[in-house]
Amino acid sequence: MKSRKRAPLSRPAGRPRSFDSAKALDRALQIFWRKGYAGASLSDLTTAMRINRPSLYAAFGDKETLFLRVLDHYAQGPGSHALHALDEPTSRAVVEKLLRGGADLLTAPGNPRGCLLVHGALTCGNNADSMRRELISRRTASELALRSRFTRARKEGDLPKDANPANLARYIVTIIHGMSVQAAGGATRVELRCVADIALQNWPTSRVLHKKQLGTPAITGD
Amino acid sequence: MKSRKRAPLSRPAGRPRSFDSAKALDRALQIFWRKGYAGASLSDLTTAMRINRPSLYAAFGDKETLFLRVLDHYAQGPGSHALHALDEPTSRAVVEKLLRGGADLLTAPGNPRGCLLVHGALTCGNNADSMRRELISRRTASELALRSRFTRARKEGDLPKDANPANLARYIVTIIHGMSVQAAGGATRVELRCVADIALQNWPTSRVLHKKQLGTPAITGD
DNA sequence: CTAGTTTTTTACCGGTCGGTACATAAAGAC
DNA sequence: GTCTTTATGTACCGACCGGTAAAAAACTAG
Repeated sequence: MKSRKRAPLSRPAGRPRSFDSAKALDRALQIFWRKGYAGASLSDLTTAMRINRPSLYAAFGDKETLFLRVLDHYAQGPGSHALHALDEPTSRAVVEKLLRGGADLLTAPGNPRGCLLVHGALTCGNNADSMRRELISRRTASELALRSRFTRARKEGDLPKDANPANLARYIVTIIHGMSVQAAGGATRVELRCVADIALQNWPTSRVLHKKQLGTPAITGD
Repeated sequence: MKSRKRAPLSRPAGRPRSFDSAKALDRALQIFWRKGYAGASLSDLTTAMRINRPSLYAAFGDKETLFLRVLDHYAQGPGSHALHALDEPTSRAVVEKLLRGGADLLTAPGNPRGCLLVHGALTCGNNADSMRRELISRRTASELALRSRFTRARKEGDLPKDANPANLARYIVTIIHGMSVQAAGGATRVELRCVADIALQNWPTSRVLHKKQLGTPAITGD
């Protein structure tokens, strides 16, 4: 056992908790990330979290509630690059950070391959419908945030006036979701970066013209 | 009961089968497509196939074997556009048929949303590892077929000499997989077609130049 | 010390999973 | 008719699922 910390201030009374709930959440994230919502059994979770089953229920509620907390944990941790990407000054920089950061996240050495939001609950399980809808809702929210970022970019002259923010945002998130599937299928980081590069190669620009476009085919895959 | 067909030639002896195995396979496909491999329980399958459990095992083997047969059924039925796409004369026509046909398939009114090969077994279930690898293998095979089609196109002068067939193929299948995720999330057919159009808008060409590229941003999302 | 509070531990619940044993039904062979 | 062969229907198996009851343990308050 570990050495007990002395409580510096009034402790809440009752038997003290024997585990760090933040670390337990981290471990739960790893399991859900690797196995999905339905694929992660309570035994998988409690084993990884080094917690007994009733302790899990007392601390985090049922499996659904735990998964929701894990989703927040994921958004603020591994998935945080998506939030920061929106702060980039130009739409191209936003997309660049999204795609490259995505390629890196989806193939990060210590993490499961793929995106928790994509693989968490696709078609598995009859009882996972509410969680599937939750994931869809979060993915849609990301797409809408990106769309409004592109709308702003068009207003600022960063995107051409005839650009369609909704379609562009959907195009980008489609590529990211596809990269997640590719990563889960074993694609390497450099392979995903190549895909990102192709998508970036012809990102619309309203002011500067790429000279390459004059006489060279649009994308070559290099 | 149905009217018994008269056997025109020697029947194999024994009690005749009371169901059409092709129809049963169709119904099994619907269930696997909608719920995935792990998500489709034997009760789901037997109910949909209108077959008792032992009949299923006698006719198709266990759940894994049934799923493999369903995969073949899928490839030759709903997914057959992918095969025919490779026969198109130009790489652009191949991609066009792949993306537009994919958008149509993934949002076909009578079918489950998404692609069986993508959603069949992503992260669900601890025992579905072998099926997951099977699906990954089939997806990889498709990507390789597309890559060699692009290699041929480059050899024929249909693609520029500096085009990279491997990266282009990976880019296209990434978009298709992403469209599958989008479809499962509720994207409509026109939305997916917009994504396909964006990807098509700048497909490399070695001979003809798009005049639009001279003074217009590469992609606008329209 | 005792009383009260909260967490841990063990053991268990009903339900569902994939898979099967067994008896019966329906056909051909004779 | 009887024998053989194959398919069907019922009823069941052990394993695992998510979730919980109940008792023991560890702490504070007095």
